[in-house]
Amino acid sequence: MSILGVQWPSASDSRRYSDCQTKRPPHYAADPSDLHAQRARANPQWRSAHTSAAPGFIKGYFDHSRLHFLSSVKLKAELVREAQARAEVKQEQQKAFAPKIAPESPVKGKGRARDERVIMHCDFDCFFVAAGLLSRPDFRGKPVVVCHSQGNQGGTSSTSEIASASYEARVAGIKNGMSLQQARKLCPTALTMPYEFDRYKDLSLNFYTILMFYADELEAVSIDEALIEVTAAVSRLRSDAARAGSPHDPAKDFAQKIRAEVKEATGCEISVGISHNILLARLATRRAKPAGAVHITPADVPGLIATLEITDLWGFAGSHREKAREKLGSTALSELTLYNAIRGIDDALLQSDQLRKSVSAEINYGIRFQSNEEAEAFIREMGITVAERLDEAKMRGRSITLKIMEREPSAPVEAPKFMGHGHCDAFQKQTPLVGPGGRATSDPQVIGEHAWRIVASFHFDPKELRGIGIQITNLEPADRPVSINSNQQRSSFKPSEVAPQAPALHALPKICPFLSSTRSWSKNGAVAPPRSRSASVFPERKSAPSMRMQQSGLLRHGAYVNSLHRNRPANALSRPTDADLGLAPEVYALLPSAIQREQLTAARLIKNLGAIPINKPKTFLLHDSNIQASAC
DNA sequence: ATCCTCCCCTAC
DNA sequence: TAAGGTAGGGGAGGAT
Ligand SMILES: Nc1ccn([C@H]2C[C@H](O)[C@@H](COP(=O)(O)OP(=O)(O)OP(=O)(O)O)O2)c(=O)n1
Ligand SMILES: [Mg+2]
Repeated sequence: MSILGVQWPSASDSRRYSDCQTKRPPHYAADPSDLHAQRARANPQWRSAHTSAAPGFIKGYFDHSRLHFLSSVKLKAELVREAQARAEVKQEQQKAFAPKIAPESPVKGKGRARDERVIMHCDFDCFFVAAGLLSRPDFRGKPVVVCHSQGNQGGTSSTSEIASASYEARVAGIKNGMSLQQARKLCPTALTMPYEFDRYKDLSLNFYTILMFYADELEAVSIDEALIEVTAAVSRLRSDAARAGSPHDPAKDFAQKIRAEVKEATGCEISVGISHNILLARLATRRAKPAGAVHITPADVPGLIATLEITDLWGFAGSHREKAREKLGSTALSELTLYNAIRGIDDALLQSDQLRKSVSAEINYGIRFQSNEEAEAFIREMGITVAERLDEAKMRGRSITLKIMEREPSAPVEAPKFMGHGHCDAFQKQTPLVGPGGRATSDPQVIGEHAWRIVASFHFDPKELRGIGIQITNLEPADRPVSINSNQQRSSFKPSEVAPQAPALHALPKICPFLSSTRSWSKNGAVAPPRSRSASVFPERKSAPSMRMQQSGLLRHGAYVNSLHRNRPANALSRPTDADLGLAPEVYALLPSAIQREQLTAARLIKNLGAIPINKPKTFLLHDSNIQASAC
């Protein structure tokens, strides 16, 4: 089916999405949630009031989702901007009375040797819990968790997820992300506290204001976490200390001063990791927690790294651990070539505005439809939601991707986690998003229409849907009809094919209008697209994903970040480049030449090591001289 | 070469 | 009852 050059999708393939994999913590007990919950779900009245079919479900969901909260705070950057404004006011005030106290203009990071930098990684201790304790001092010193379920709600079988656990609770083995029932097994006396999203923002603003006051540069990581470069401030302290013959570490003293200020302003503890690069500063924070400061110096590096696992490095998790185990026979950093990953991180600055590459909205919780009509209404409302987010970001898009989760056929109809998605097959399909005149768009009607058509093309049984996501990509600024990616094609069709104006939606031929109950595939997530309808227009896939080559797994996720530099526009960005893995020359010699030319990422390294004709991983151990050379 | 599509992965 | 979002890096493989 082709409309104005747009190819509407046919069904595609799926991937498994399991409750039982490392993807999400396996915290949901195999037995279903308790009888109360079961009865509630079975009750049509309850369903129509509390699932995706309910009016207002989407707003209510996003209002209560802590993961959405975390993402939206990070995205907006308004906190950081406000903090910068406040910090500048304070600096002006101090300059007027005591010019020497206010920090001087920072020395540009580029002009400084890497090992001269002082990087601090500042992170609240059990942030949500610490915030909650401000109004529950009687809970201090006890095992406390923040989750939706409160008190004895849900009894011992609550599937409510724990956002944050106090250090007393962690002693019992409770971890962030665990279900409450799991936590109660580990610690029956654990106390619960509710979310207080507004308070988290207030505390964060105070935190960022203090950091901004001292920082030469600041990178916002999340609502409770930031990286600052404080080289200028510390070097002043250092020369003072040298004059006074003080034995103290000025960087650590400075960190303690920042900790005290944040404690004073927020009533909460932060921990500070200090080092000459980001990777090491993050490692230092882990050793500093809770309520401490740790400085890792170049001299500490060899001894420290020798004790670590690959997953202790930021950005490395389960997939890398398994890859290392398979390919190298070890997960110990000291046994891996990654040993040498401990190097400086580039501080190159980008002048561009925040470069949003995608805008999306998804819900994979409480998705339960009885009919196609319910599903369609929901998807169109999600379309409106994404459209609003596009407008907020002042962006328009040219591509739309639908992400759909469907109950895996062998999975129970109701998931172990209350109203959760359970074990699912996941489907994804991307098509051009064609706005009026073939232009990029943020029009909710257009987005909704595309979204619904994509979903309809799959012919799902609406009762089996468990998750819906809409993502818009190929973005361009709403006020400037120029693509961000200058090389990319405007769209999938030529200007001559573009209708002079937007086709009226009602005039579009209705295709795939129903989520029919028939689907002509089933096995193993591999899909045979229905022969009917659009198969002739939409090319059939040659192979199912399950037949594809296994992915290698990835690497470093250094994203474009919110970064504020004093004396630069608030929206200026800096991009920490990938950590330079800094292989020893003899290791480079073993790698395929194509790899050598590019920046070597850990994923490539781990992947390619398997193909290198060597006997043992030991070959890749580095000499002390290399470590010294690269660690600084 | 450089894209597009579909996937995986990580972090908070 | 509970609220499993979101963006970006990056790889594989096909199209152009
Ligand atoms: N799986 C998770 C992880 C974190 N968070 C939220 C709650 C945390 O309080 C906040 C900050 O995350 P951290 O990783 O910094 O964890 P904490 O601050 O709770 O503990 P700590 O930093 O002391 O380890 O993000 C969440 O909702 N779900
Ligand atoms: Mg924290």
